[in-house]
Amino acid sequence: MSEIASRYNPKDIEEKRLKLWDEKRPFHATAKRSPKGAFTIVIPPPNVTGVLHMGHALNNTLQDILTRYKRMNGFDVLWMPGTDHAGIATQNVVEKQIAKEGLTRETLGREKFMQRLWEWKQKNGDTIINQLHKLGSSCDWDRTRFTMDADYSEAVKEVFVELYNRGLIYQGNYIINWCPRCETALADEEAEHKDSNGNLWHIKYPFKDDPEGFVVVATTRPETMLGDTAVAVNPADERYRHLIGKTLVLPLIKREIRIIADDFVDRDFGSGAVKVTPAHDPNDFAMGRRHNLEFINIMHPNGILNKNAGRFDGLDRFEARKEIIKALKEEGRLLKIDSHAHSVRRCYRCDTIVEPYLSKQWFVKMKPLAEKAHAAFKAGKPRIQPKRWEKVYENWLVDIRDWCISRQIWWGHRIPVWYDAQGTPFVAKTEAEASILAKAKHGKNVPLKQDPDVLDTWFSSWLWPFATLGWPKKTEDVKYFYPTAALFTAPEIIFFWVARMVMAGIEFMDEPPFADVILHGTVRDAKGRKMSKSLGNAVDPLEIIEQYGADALRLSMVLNSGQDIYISNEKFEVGRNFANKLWNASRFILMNIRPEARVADLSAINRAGLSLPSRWVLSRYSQALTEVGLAIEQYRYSEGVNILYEFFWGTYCDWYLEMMKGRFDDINDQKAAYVILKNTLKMLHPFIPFVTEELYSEFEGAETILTLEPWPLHDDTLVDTAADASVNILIDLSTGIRNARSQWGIKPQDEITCILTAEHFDATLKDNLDVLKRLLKISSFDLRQGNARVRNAATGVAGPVTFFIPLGDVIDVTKERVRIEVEVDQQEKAAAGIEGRLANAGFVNKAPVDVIAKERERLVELRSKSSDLRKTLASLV
RNA sequence: GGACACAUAGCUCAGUUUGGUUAGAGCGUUGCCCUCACAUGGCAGAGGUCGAAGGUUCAAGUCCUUCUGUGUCCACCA
Repeated sequence: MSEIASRYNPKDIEEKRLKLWDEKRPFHATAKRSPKGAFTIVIPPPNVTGVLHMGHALNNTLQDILTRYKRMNGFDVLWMPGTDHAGIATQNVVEKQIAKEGLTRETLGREKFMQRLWEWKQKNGDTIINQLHKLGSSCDWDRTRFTMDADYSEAVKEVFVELYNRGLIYQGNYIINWCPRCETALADEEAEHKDSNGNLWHIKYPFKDDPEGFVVVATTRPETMLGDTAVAVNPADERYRHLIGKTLVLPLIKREIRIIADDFVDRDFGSGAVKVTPAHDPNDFAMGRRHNLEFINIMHPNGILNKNAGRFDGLDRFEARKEIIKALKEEGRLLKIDSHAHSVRRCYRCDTIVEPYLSKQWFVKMKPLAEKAHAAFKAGKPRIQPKRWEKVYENWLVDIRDWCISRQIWWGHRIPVWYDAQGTPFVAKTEAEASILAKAKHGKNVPLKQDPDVLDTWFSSWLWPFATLGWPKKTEDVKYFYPTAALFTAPEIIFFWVARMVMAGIEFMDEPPFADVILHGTVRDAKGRKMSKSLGNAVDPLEIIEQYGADALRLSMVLNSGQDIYISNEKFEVGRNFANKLWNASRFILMNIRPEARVADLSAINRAGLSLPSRWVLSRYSQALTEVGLAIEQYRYSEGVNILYEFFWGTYCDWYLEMMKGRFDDINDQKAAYVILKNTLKMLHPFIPFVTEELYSEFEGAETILTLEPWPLHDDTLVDTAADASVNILIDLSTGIRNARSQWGIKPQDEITCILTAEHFDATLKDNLDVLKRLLKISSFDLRQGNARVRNAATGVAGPVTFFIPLGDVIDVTKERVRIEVEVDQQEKAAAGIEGRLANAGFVNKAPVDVIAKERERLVELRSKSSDLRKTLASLV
């Protein structure tokens, strides 16, 4: 009797396993100093506002496969979980929430707003963690970290102060990307380029001394003209050279501006003359500095024009654009409008068009950091998969620009800088320390005020691999678990996060934080579109878990992972069906073997007593074991799961178990069938942890934590090429005969006599024809010279099995026939071909001429055999 | 504008590194089977000029060139 429920029910199993894992905490990592050592990975911390989506599901499944595998291989595995405070994103969520109460963060005030944020975090912050947990992720949940934990903040401050002291952080007035909706600065990476169809407006700027004359400038943002302080031309441009130094009158504003010469100007674009707005464009800003121009800011931080905009004061920037065009038209200053496709930067959080804005911000000097990261990269750290991203990564390191790290929001790490009344900054981890610095400067205590801004979220995330371990404290964990082994993430954040983590790791830990970076694809819908709420095409992983189980979700996901992953609901049936098959095969085994066959491992089997199918399946098993281990080590999970799928379903169930049915009485065969299935559960465990552990526990007769069990041992002596070859023949035979049966309409209950070619059967095969008989329900074999035939004993109808070509030379006949025909036409080429093929087989330096001659003889002989065979087959039809 | 990747069956992808039998799998589809582990199953079939055109080679899905299409990343031409 089976001890396993007759039906596979993922929900019950998964709930049960999760509860068990919560009780026993098998994923908790300590510095046990196992002989294999530590194996660490850190989770890419999801935003605390996050809700589990397919991207998370994939990302965490991949990590879980590796950590479970490594645990089974004896490592002290630490998989560090946690969440990111996600500055702007979280603040947006809570701002929306208080907006419902008619409040804004300004009316609420900083302190109360922060309180609301923390309340929100307290209430909702665990959502995504719980969902990852449900997926089966074997994280060390006891260590769950948050990027705004008190000790994590210590790490952030330490890094800021230290980088400042090393001269790598500075404050300055620059053009930065500004989001007028979020009202904060953004890093370059946070301002995404998106194509848009705009216009190129050509505007006439008149000369001061010749109001009828004019210079035409072209612009895509006419509203910025209010802040123009020059017009620039290329010094080599014949059209304008004589005008350099002349004065123009800015339309609408009537400010006098000069024509300057600058190499930056492209003569071929637009009119060849550029309006220069140093406070609202990064290029113009640089020109403004070169030529000592005035910087006129025409905009409030929220995108409304200010008093510098004259009569356009109070208009929104895009409203102003319309008004200005209208005014220019009225004044006859608008020469023409060309449509112009270009890309516009948008806020990565709210998609608002970013405004280049002049403001005082804090920056990290990236060049020195990037150079070290680049050197490490050249030395092979980290390796990036797929390889094509390595170049992208490298280019970014080379062309790096400074990183704007201050944000004008409230949710985040407050910048550890205090100012005196004169605005002199004092950088220190605490106000007390800053006071000491201030006292040293002023000779007395002075009142200080902390910088109101917070740090970019990524300024804390980039410390994740070591700050989560307790750094800057010199903890045991930091020493033992750093550096981590691999980082699994999406390519989108290679610059935001991956590259910066490498820099921080090198700078503060003297070592890159991970050896490998694995960039996985984007999860898309069945049509290849990105999943998004607005499209309504998102597949919810939690629903999939509910419907098919987490195992099914994981298996289907990994099975489908190519470059990008195309997902639809039905694809999860594959995973569910596989788990179900595993369930039923296990039931079958437990039903069919005696208790004493339930041995611990393969060493308990007397191999001499094994039947051919068992020898064969052991051989296949050992191959699968080798290949799967390699695939996991090399992060080729899709292949790994394919190997196991094929081995378990195709080899073990479809062939082995079918062959063994009815002759399953030998204790050694039973042991083999049992242990192989048990070890297959182990090999599958990293991919589908729930059902494998449940079944394994049934096999063992006791609850077993499978990730703590040892990975099956390699055993090369299991490889059995003779058994392999023989069973291949059996499979060929049975396929052919089944086919014949179906073609000839022979019912399974009909008696069949099978006449087979005997000459190629080796002794092993002859001894095992009973397997075939049983498998095919064939009553007898007639072994004689000739060809295979299937006869319906009931009707007397007989038919040739023309598709049946058993093995060896006869198979070659059909192949080589083609070759020989070539030979007749082009003897020279054919000879070269044979030579080439022999060389391939390792005959290169061994008197090829003789071998070729021999080979030719063989081919000729095979050809005659081939035609004989064809004749015989033809006569039968 | 720059860089990279991809193109194989109706769909999603292996196979290309190192050229070598008859190009594979899953899903879908067609036919036959509820055979006592499993119909979430079994067996069999149909379906591919490997994006196009050249080239190298005895031999090209695999190497080279060009083209076409798709996708991704980067980017301060106003």
